[in-house]
Amino acid sequence: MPDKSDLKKAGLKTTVPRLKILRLLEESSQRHMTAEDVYRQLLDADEDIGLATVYRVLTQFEGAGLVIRHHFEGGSSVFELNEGKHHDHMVCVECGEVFEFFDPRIEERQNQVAAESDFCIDDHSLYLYGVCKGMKKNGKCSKKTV
Amino acid sequence: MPDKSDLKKAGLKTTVPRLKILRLLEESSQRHMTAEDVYRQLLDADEDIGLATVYRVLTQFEGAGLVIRHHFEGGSSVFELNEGKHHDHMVCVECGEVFEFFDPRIEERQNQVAAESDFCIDDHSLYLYGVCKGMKKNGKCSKKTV
DNA sequence: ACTATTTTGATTCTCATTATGATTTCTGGA
DNA sequence: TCCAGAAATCATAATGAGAATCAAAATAGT
Repeated sequence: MPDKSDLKKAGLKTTVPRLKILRLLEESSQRHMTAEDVYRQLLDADEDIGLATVYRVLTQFEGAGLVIRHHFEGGSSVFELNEGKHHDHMVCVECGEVFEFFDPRIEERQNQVAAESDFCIDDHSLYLYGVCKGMKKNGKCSKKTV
Repeated sequence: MPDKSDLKKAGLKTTVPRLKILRLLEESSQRHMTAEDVYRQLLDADEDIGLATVYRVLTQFEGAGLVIRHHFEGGSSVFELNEGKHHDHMVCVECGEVFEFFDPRIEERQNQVAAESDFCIDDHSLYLYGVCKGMKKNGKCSKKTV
């Protein structure tokens, strides 16, 4: 149930398309969506919002910190609501499902590694690609880990 | 100095374009190159190889395990020779330079995290984006780490 | 409600990459 | 060596995600 104040806080004026898109992001059963996904779900809900607007608004939301954009392997960008808790992702290459995780030791090592090279991190992305529990035929992991 | 045997081993027939591209990848001062980069460097060397061929061959090389393709934020794919030693990357958003690193503890934690979710990793990507030593104005890291 | 400003939506455009179809190059056997 | 068939290449066209354009519509402050 997003309202005007969420957009205001983000420094964006309140408009119908922005509210609809924000609401969709909050209420959809899918947490990770492409612009195309968002557009289709709006169409399904009989909202009359153009694809160009979806792209534009998602990009504005990203700039305002309302959503986070990810580039998973091989496809289009996906967006998720930014709930302030950083996390990384496992992507199932069989079913497309996305799982979130957070590991403080990984984060810590990243900072360490960067510090050792005098590299100043402003962002990072970590994606694990593989087969999720539900998609495993025999319950066993046959593939070698990198 | 790549020769026929490298292509043969990879299950690819020996052709002039494939040899030229492989040689370029080995000899170029740039280790991480886009298809466009490869194409331009071939042009500069007066090689008559089409852009489509460059894309096709790089994709074949990837399939054969000769090169690794990366998708850094915001741009085109970059390719690097696969020398068998897995590593991750730091990308300087100021100068574009790419630094490689390997941290066994990060790798270990990735496997651990995946195992905890019964997730079977076949691949992963970790990119750190930020400002490299050489590009830092005051020598200090002002930005907050994620 | 009135007006200046911003946003929208249809379309067009760009750019990376892939597909196509014709032509050229290899390859292996006669 | 010559030839047929296969495979690879080239130029070009097609695709698809995403950004830019611009007239029309919606918004915020008076």
